[in-house]
Amino acid sequence: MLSSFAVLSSSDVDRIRGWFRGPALAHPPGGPIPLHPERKDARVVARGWVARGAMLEDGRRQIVGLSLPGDVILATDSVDADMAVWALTDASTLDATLLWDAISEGADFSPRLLEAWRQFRSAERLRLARHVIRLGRLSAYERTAHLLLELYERQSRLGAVEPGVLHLPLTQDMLADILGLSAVHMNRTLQQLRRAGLVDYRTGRAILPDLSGLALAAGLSIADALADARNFGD
Amino acid sequence: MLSSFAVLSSSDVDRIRGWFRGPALAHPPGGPIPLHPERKDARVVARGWVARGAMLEDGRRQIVGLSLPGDVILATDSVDADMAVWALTDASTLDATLLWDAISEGADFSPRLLEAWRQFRSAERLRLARHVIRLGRLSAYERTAHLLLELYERQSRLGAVEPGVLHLPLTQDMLADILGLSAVHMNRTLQQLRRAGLVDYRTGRAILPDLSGLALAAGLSIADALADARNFGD
DNA sequence: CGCTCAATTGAGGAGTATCAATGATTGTGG
DNA sequence: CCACAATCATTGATACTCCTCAATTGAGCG
Repeated sequence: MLSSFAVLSSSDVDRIRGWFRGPALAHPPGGPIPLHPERKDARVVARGWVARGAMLEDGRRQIVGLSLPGDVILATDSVDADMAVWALTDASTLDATLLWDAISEGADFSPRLLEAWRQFRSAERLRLARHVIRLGRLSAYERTAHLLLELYERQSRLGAVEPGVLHLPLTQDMLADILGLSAVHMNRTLQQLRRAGLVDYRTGRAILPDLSGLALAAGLSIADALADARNFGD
Repeated sequence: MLSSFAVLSSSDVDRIRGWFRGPALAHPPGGPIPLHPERKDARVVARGWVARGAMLEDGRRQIVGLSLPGDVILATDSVDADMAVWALTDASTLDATLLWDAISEGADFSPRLLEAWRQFRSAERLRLARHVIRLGRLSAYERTAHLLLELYERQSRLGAVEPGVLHLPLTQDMLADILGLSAVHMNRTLQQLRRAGLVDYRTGRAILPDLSGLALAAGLSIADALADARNFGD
């Protein structure tokens, strides 16, 4: 959500709202989010979780990133033939082409708004980089801990959540498709984390009773673990 | 290189040059590229290959992306504690903070220049997404083919190269750190590709005698293979 | 000619995938 | 209210990909 990246005036917030046009489209789980690259389409997630990623011909699936309510998805970010955007849960989206137009033209944009947009994009880019590191060099156990921490931090930033409670409306299948694992191994890894007292997973939510233990399990340096712990308090 | 993304007037090109300030810094292989996030630093690669990535405490290394001559690196892209930027080959860079400033303020920018910058950033983002897919769902064999094709396509876009010849100043160690493999397995995978008649690797360069075969090995759909083959002719 | 660095090879093991089956839960129509 | 289907989670067994360790070869290079 843009407003989480900069202090925006209420007129800024109004302006943002003005860029989102109905009608809201409803997307069932698994349903595609229509985005036409040639038209420089953009949509904002109003409700539910949305995946950006690829579906290979042989059935392999890889989720590249998640878009949560308030996040804007640009068509140009998924230009590739085998790249797609689809709903993971029941979701709805609004047209945000006007926002993208406004940014393209640079006009009609308060400095703060521009800064918020840049930070949103920058945060997405950083998450992509972290995702690469997870998939390239972390074990299944580390990957899972790392992802859960990232999601928890992301939700904390958006608003107050119960400490240690992560809203996680994803099946183990979906988690596997994020982390590049088989569903079976995803399941076993979650069990390992549960036995270690770090994660209690159920469809819909996960409880993280020991954040610093989880950070340790994620293979992060101690410095990072502390920094993360600090962020969680935000 | 920005000029590869849009038709720019010579005055545009001059303006770009004006944003790059000496002195050029020389970086030995492995040497860090200094970027200070708090100062909104930016540098442009003048010579050599540069890696963006992470070096974990236990020695594991993951390269998230490559920056080639002409590419601009923003400090804000590597804000993370465990994220770093370093030279892979002998390299040199120039300060590009002025470019970043100009973009931030939006002023002094011709529409074409802005478009070129956006496309550069968009291409980087797309490569990141592809990298995630490679690491998450492709086998070592597929990954390697996929990466070599991407590098070949990237170089073709920059300028005429001998057909089928890829300039590749990376050791197998470095390739392994890009693809999330051990150096030993990297070696064996390259041998597999050689035996299949798809890649002839030597330090400094690789020969790709059969691009469509390579595309097939990369696990791409036929449609993609054809599209890629077309692009190579650019 | 001995360095050093990169590439290569072999052997054994850890991590993860695949296949197949079984529970558990939830929603649905009879 | 029950039978049924559908989805998700779980388990066991086995195979394979890839890693690790250790050693060797080959290629510059002072």
